[in-house]
Amino acid sequence: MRWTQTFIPTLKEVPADAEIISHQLLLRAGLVRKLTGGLYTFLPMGLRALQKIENIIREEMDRAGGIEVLMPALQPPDIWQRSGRYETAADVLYKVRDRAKKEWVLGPTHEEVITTLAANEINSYRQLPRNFYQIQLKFRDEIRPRFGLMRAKEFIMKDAYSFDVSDEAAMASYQKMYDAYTRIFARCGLKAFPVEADTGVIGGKHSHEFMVPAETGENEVVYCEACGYAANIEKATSGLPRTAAREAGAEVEKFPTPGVLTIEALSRPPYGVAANRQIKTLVYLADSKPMLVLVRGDDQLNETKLMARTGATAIRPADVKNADDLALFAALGAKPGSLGAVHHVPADWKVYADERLRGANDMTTGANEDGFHLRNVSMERDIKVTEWMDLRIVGSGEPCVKCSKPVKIRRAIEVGHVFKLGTKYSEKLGSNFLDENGQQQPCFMGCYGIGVTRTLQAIIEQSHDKDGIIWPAAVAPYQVCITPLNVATDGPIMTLAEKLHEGLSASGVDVLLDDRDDRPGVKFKDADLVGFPVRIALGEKGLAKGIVEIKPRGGELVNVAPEEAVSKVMELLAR
RNA sequence: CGGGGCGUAGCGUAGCCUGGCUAGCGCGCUUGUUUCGGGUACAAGAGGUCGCGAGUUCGAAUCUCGCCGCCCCGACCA
Repeated sequence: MRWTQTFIPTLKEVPADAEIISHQLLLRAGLVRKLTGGLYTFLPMGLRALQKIENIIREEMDRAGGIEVLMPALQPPDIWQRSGRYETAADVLYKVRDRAKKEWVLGPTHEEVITTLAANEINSYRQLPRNFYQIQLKFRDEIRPRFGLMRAKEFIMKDAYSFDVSDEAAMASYQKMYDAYTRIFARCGLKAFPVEADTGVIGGKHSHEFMVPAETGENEVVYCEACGYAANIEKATSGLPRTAAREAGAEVEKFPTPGVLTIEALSRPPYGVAANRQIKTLVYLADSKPMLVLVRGDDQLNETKLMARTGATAIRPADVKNADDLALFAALGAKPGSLGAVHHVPADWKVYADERLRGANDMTTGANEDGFHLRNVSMERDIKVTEWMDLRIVGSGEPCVKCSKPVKIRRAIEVGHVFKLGTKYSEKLGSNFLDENGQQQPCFMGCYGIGVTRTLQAIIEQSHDKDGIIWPAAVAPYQVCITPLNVATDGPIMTLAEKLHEGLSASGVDVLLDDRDDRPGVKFKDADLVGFPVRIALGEKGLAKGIVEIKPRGGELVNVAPEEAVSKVMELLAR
């Protein structure tokens, strides 16, 4: 391909609406252009890189036994009603109406469609296991699209769905995908690692996310360098001991604390109650039902854990600024800052307490009376805890839950997610099979996603320098850019450039020939910006000495004779 | 949706507070000359409903109100 025959609108300056480096480079290198927030047009360089990623995914999915299909993006709402997600996923569902005013949804994912297919087509254990996948556009009504392709209203996803005869067989399917994902990201030149994950609205129990470490990532990952434990902070636990029990004895005692509304205020003189000797009492609404949530004063509540452990589909903290919630605080008898779980807890409220508080005594907490707190509180003796559960956010440096060495926390971009789904969807949508004994059983399912467009941007986020993108060869839009410094069509330079183009193409290399009649500086800058793995510069001086220059992006320049150029490039690309 | 910021030529921006223009600059673009190994130099040009709509005023890019769009932080997630 010739530069002048394709379309690579590079930008010298950083677009004002791009904040993170990968977003800036997507625009500057001419890979994409924004139509509006969260919607992008892929230009040739972006499209080619995208297709390379897609093909790697196809090869590895096929290798792992996947069967490629293509499902409709436009879907009937009734299958979403049947799965129950018409309500639970309502926030992200785009809904459209046809001319008869009938409603349709634009698929944010395809569990409902594939399970409907399986319900109709898979009837026997002899047809299992099966793993269907597709690479397709997804639509999600994102609360806030951002960072270019990272979070868009419309994005390309590879989604796969496995069907098995048993939980054990499903585990094997899961493992196959886990391994395939590891290979896919490695082949894309991405350093991605699996972490234990929460399952969210998709449901299911067993789940890993594939994370690319990056400061700009939207996730936090807890990891242990010693033993390899890694988990999304939403899911992570640590090996911290429970709060030490002290000499038991004294009765609960109320004492005045005028104006004291925070853990911090109570820890200062004249009270001097250490935060780790306080009980933090939070009022939450889970699917509109009020509850009390107790964590230690120096801990933070992990809302994702609360949601997962309580099985709620929506939770939120009660808020004094919300008129509807005032009755909740009135029921307790106090406002935030003086809340507690010892007295005046309505009988129908559940009280969930963090494990770290189990057995704690000699604690201080709000008295449910404004301006008063209680001391000498014993969790077991004085509070009626409905259920103990792990509810706290893990902090950096806490002992690893597996090996007790201190854990670290870092930010990361989620590029893939694998789930074991169990029979949730198969039961609701009737995906059953007859087993060897002629008994009808629901299929055991798994689902597996890769954000393809996001992966593209994650590669850039992870692989760039001050001059531009540094493409891993496997996903570069073109692997080689030939840069003749004189483009006179009948000159020796252009003649050689054409010859090299031909030779490399014949060897199966994707080559771009920069035939623009521009100054060398312009062409070099653009080649660096777009990030081709190898650049071949052809100039008069070099040619006179019988050499062409081969420069790996970000590497050392080497001079070779023109006839050796093709083999040298092949050698560099093979690395 | 809550909080913050922004909207002036294809891109990046000055001017706005303290109304008074023919709206300025850099990049890019066009033409010519020049240069020719890391975004050449010179000259001449083209290109603007100052986001949209009302209002205040003799006069609005500038002040007021409403709307729209974009970016950032939070809730959502591949």
